[in-house]
Amino acid sequence: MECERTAGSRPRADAAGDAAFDVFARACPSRATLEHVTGKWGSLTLTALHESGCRFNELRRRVDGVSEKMLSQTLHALERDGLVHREAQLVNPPRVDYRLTPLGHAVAERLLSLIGLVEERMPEVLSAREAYDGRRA
Amino acid sequence: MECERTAGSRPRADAAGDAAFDVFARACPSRATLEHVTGKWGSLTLTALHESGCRFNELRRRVDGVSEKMLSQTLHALERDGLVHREAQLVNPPRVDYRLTPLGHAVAERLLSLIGLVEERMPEVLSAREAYDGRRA
DNA sequence: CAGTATCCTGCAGGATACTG
DNA sequence: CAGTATCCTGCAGGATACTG
Repeated sequence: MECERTAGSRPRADAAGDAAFDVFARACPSRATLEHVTGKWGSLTLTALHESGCRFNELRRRVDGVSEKMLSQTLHALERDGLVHREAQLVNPPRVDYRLTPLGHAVAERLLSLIGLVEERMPEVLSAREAYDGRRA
Repeated sequence: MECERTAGSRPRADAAGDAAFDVFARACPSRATLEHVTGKWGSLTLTALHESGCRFNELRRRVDGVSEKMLSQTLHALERDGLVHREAQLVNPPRVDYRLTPLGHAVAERLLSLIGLVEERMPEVLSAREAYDGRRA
C-alpha cells in the first residue's frame, strides 16, 4: 500500500477533457486516514477509547471541549476507516457503545508512542523555544 | 511532562480579574508541538528531512505541493521546537541548509512507524469503508 | 440518550508581488 | 537563492435549535 504521501501531488489528468473530475480524489488514500488519526479530535477520541470503550455522552466528557457535531463527525470517520466499532442497542432511551477495533488499538498504540515521546522530551522543546525566541529578540 | 492533552481544557482562570489573560496559552504545550509534527506540511517536511538534510528549494521540490509561505512557516515552527536545525551560509547567492536534530530524527521515527502501520493496513481500511458505505446505500 | 440540521465566522493557507 | 509581505477566500468547526 505504498504510494506518494505528498499532499498536493496531483496526478496529471492524463485522460483529457475531464475538467470536472476531482484529481484530488486520486491522491493517496492513506493520507485521509492519517489525518483522521492525527487530527485534533481524532487523536483525542482514539486515545480516550484506547483506555476503554464507552457511550457517546461519556466520550463527550472524556474528550473535553469537543462539540456534539465534531464528536459525531469524528466517530463516523473513524468507524468508516475501520478503527472504531459502533454498537447500538435498540432500547429507549437509546444506548450506543463505541470501542476500538483491533486495528484501532494498533493505531492508537503507535500514536501514543509518538505522543509519549514528545511529552517526555518537552523540556528540550521548551528550551529550544527559548533559545529561538532569544535569537530574535 | 505529563498533562491533560484534552484540547479545549481551559484551566479555570482562578486568579480573578484577568479577563484579558489568554487561558489557552496555559493549555498543554505538547499539543502545539504535536500539531506541528502531525500536521499536513509538518509531517511531510519531517519525513522528507529524515532521509537527508537539504536546502530550501530542494525541500520545496520534495514536499510536493507546498507553497513558499507554508514551507517557510512550517520550518520556523519545527526549528523553534528544536526538531529542525537551520544553517545559513553568508554567501551570495544565499545558501541555507536544513536538517533534523537528534530529537527531530527520534520524532520522525515514531511518526514513520505510525504512517507505516496505516499504510500496511490500508487494505483493511478500504474494505471497512466499502462495508460502511454499503450499509448506508 | 444520541444524535442531525442550519447558520455563521475566523482564520489556515493559496495566489501574487516584492526583496536582500 | 531564500525568503517576506499582502490580499483574499473556502471551509473547518462553533453556536444554536430541533428530533427519533
